Amino acid sequence: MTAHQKERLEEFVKVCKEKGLKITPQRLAVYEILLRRKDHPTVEEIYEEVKEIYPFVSLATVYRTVETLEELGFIKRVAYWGSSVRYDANIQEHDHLVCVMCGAILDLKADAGCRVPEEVNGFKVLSRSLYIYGVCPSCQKKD
Amino acid sequence: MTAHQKERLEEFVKVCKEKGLKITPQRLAVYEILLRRKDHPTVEEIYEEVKEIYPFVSLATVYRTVETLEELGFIKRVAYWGSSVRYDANIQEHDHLVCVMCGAILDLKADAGCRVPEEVNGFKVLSRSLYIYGVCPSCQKKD
DNA sequence: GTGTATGCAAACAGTTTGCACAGAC
DNA sequence: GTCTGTGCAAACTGTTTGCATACAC
Repeated sequence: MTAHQKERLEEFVKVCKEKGLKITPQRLAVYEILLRRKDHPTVEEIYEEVKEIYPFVSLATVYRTVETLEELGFIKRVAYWGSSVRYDANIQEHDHLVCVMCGAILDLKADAGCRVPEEVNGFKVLSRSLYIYGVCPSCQKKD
Repeated sequence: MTAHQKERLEEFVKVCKEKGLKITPQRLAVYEILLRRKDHPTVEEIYEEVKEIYPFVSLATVYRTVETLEELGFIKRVAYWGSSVRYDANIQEHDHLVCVMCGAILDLKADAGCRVPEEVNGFKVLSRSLYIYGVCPSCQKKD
């Protein structure tokens, strides 16, 4: 676990205490898994991983935990076009670069791809989700 | 119905004939509704509208029809973070402006929100999907 | 000890599927 | 007449909820 991850986990514990939420092993496990994973797991996938440590954990608990984490702003729901919701502990605004050949997904620093104005068509912009689809350097060589 | 919509509908009829698919009133109705609507209705919403014309239509038929339309490339599935899938008959590349309060979705001409370079991090860019989340003018007033 | 979080099972919503019949060809 | 498309209901999947118990405080 990196220093940054440890820091985030401690911040989570702090916020829970402030809000009167209990620090349960399940909550810590869910957040730790999300911090460690570089992909964007579904609730089911998180559940499977928590189960390795706490075999009696319930799927409902994982759902409730990610909801709590999202409300506290520690994780973000990822807009995906699959059927189930996915979560990401990287709460910095960032874009995604997807290789259509090999499926690799790279996180992009926000504004590396493009910049969105603060207001568009009278809408007050809160966030954005940008997926750029293309061919990565190594797949370009394969052609 | 605009000339463009009529043209698209005729194209659909033509492609169906080529593929040996039957031209049923339900199919025409679903595509016509999607062509006319400027938002991105859920299957349920399309179903409600078809029912006004064909009261005995089944929800399953609407699901099957949008699947067919998508396979033929006449409509696109819209990535959304609500619980149900939405469809769009505008198959040109374009961005989306989503109101997080009321769920309204506006189409944005591609590059109205932002411009993506032809190459990012060595990736050859093919297409992109941009969703801008914010609060629409009328919801801003409601606060 | 108190009260929130958990585990379980049942409920729910959106979507898909199997099957007999209807209707486009 | 043939064979695909439809309508109905039942099945399925992802998610939420109610309730009794467990456990963090």
